[in-house]
Amino acid sequence: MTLARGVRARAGAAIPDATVARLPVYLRVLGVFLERGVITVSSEELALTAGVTSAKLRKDLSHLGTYGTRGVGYDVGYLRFQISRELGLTHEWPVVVVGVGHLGHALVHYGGFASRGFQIVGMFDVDPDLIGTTVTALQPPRTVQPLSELESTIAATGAAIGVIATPATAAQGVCDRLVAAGITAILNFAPTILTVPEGTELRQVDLGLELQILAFHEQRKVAAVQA
Amino acid sequence: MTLARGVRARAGAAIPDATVARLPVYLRVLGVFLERGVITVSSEELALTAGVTSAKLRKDLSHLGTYGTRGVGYDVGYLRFQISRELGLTHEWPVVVVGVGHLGHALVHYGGFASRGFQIVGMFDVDPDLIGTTVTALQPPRTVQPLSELESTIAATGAAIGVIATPATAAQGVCDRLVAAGITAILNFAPTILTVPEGTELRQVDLGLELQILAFHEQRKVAAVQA
DNA sequence: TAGATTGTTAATCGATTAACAATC
DNA sequence: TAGATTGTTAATCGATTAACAATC
Repeated sequence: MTLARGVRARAGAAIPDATVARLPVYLRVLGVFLERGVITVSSEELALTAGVTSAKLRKDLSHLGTYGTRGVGYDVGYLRFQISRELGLTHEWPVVVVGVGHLGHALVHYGGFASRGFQIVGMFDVDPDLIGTTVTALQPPRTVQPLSELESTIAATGAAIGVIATPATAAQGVCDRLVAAGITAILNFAPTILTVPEGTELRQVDLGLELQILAFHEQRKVAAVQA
Repeated sequence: MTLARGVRARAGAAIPDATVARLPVYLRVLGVFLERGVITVSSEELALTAGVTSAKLRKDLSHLGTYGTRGVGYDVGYLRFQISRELGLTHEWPVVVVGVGHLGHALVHYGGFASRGFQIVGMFDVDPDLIGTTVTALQPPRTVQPLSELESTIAATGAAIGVIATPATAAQGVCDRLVAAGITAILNFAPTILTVPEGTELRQVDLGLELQILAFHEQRKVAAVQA
């Protein structure tokens, strides 16, 4: 379940895959400390909350640079920024949403995208009753476009992420068009398995499947999957 | 990003964590072959589609048992069943949904849960207008219950998975109650970060975050995240 | 039998861990 | 300075890989 290969630190040395995979966990935990107003944390505290050993945490952070202070610990805000930057999270990502039925409508109104740094730059449907309607809850407000404008909007906005909230039967066709248009990440809410062209390296994550596996194998653990 | 530790094969030997993490990928790929009517696959074909080397695939499968036939390959349906069984996916999982507003309503109507082996055994809300309403789209139909009945329903149904689709402000309180009631996996749609009691081992996955990381680090790859 | 492909072996590679020197 | 905690070292552990004997 490799997130990245050959990610390069500023110094030029590659960051191990295993380390990159843990960085989002550290980021999340640092966010909690920040909310609580904590200024400084030791590797011991941070590791305990993140569920790793302090040795592993220090080793991981040492690949990014030397951001700690011996005898003191790490500055929560500063470390959080450095990890964010390493992961490429310091800027917003334009997103297109295909399918504005019940689920799609609820998703764009829910605020979960905006609060995570996603900006919805296009919404598409084939239903004439939906096309032309405006979602004023978005900043800025967006109007549902006909699906035929999908490619041109992706090209114009540079959207990198696509959300599929269509019926199952339409999902694969939409997926093909998103891939062809240059989308690099797809969040699929349609209850179907998508395939992408051969040669496209694909990281398939089935959230439902993962939940079941977690519930089965980690009976006493909790998986809080933020969707 | 370990899914399981010390998972035991029938023979009694532990299956390596790295192998368990790849089993869902093989499962997904086998599903695609099955849909296409393919009877037998070689490790080479399967590995190519799954994005691993054939040596790694054979090594992984050897931990589960000897399910292949030398000179022939693997029976798609049989191997798929064996992996499913290993992952604990051969039976249904009871799910409770907390929050039946726009998003919760859309989720229970969408069919994505049922098609993945989740059975919704309880829906909860605090809104008097929603309590008592019945969702006939479910099999069997379910009636929205007051939140006060959350614990008793979890105990009665043995629900292991909870879905949070409440406003952000209510999510943490619901999370606490789910954990206390013995829920082992939480799918959180509220746009907030949840924390669980110290000592609870927690696997945090932020789907939004993962999408951003994928889009940033794997510019030419597609991540079809099935939500 | 001959060709094909698995399951396993052994060597290589990378990740984890504990201990501690460096240093705030 | 004395106490605390980082960043790094070196040894251990586990995962990956390529080659091939086993066998359908």
